[in-house]
Amino acid sequence: MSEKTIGHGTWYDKMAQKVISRERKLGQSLDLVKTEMGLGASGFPHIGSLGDAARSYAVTLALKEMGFNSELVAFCDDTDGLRKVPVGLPASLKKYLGFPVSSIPDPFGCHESYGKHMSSLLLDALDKCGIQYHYLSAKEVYEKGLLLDQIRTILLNAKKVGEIVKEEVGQDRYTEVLPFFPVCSKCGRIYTTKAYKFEPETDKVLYKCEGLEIRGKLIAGCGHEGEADIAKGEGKLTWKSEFAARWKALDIRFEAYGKDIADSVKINDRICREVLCFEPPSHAKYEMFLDKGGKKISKSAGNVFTPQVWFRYGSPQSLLLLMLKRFVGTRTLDVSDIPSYMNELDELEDVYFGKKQVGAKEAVKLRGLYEYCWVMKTPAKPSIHVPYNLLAFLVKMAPQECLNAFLTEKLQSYRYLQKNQQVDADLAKRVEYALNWVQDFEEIKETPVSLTEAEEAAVTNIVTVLEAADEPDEIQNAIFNAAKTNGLKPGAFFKTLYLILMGAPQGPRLGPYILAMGKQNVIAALRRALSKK
RNA sequence: GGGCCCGUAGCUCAGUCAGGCUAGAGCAUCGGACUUUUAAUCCGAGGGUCGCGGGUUCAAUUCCCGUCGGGCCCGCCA
Repeated sequence: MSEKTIGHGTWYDKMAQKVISRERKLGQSLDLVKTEMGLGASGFPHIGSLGDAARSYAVTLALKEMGFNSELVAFCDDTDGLRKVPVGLPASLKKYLGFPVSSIPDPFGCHESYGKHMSSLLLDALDKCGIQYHYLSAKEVYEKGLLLDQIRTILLNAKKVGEIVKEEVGQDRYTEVLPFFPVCSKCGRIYTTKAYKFEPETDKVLYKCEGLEIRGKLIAGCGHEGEADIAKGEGKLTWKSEFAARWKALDIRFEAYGKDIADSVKINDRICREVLCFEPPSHAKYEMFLDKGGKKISKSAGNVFTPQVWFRYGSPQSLLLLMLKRFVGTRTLDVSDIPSYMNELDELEDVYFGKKQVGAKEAVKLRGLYEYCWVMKTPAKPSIHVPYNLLAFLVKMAPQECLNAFLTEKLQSYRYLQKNQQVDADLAKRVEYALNWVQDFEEIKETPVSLTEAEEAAVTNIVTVLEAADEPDEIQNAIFNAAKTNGLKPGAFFKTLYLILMGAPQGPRLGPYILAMGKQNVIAALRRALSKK
């Protein structure tokens, strides 16, 4: 019955409240409530990776809005090994299969390692979205020994860990092998090593580099037997225990996760509780993003939809809208959805600024969503809203030479801009998106138009008139006259002209457009159409 | 073997923080207006057993159980 709005009325506010009441019940300190996300570093970051960040950060924001101190930890998995050479990268990387990504040179040559390069792509996207985070590199964390206590505890209780894994997912590997991957000191690979003994007195793990089969492919080991110092970053915990160590060591209270690692989280929760004696963070599970064909969007499949691709056609806020709009449910996703998210964001903005009226309850929700899309830094005044399709259409039709003048004039006449109002920075950005869109997806096709005899005669008439005319109205009238004198319906004839001139069945008012386009160009185009017969 | 998501108008989907008036939007379709015509715009119309069956409730598209159909994830690594 109670209609009290929590925070900004979104899912994130509710989650934040849940986190807090759980922490209170557990009697934990609320001085700093940390959330965490994993920062993949083994391949090109896809859209889904940003979803993880956006949602966790939204919870952090919600916590802050509730008056708590909170931060998002971005934990970079740069000690993970390279399992597969991603599509689009040179096959020469094959020799690094099994190497920690932080020890592989950057194939692009601009970062200190392969891992840095990949993770920086995602960090760049986070920055564009205004998502703030506390960056931690796994490599550094291990080298500094920040997880040392937890690693020790886990290795000393490896038997128990192995049992938990077996109970939860039926995998019995870890009843024999320690849940730790040393980096082979001879060949430099991780994952190929089998850790069989822990010596607590020296913090050393004894291993043999045997090789490991991943996705049907064997990454060969070198056979070396050695020992790794767990205090010096000479290896890492497997994921079926690393989360737990991180949560405790870094004091994490909330972590969202994709359903693909659901089992891993389940196991880690138990390890955290039963082995490390630390209550694991609150969780929220989200679904994967699928492409329109229903396939998981992943780097290895080659259908990479990266944040960078999104930013080519849409704003960071529109991407956050996609991420935050709905938490549950599988999302199918395609580049072609970007315009609708851009438009939807404009609608939210209208609601936020009271330009569009909706029900009170609805308004609260939509305003809240808008605020989160702007990571609480909402603009002071609304932007100029031009529907994406219209902009795309206009930039497609616009003569290259005078794009801005053409756009400004059209937008003024459509009343999107006031008289004398010019295109501002935000609108210019929208134009850029639309231009990219049109360039990439709507190339103007030069479809040959076959003309009837009457149409030919009319086109010829127009060419004649054009030679002399230089007033928009004069040209506009000439087209009508040409149609009428040749017994054509003006509507149909206009359509023909649009097809000839721009390959679309409709377009802007022709009189002014022909002048803007350059009379001679138009005459040439018309003559080409005539000669195509 | 274990788990999850989806199923609402011809199409794409909202409607799931939190059950509540005649279930909405966009597009598409049809009709009308403006008749020199521009992506049109404006007005209006039609169209839905909310997959199916049960249950909880004063009240279910919404919550619970079952079921059918479509799809995904995990079961090696992460």
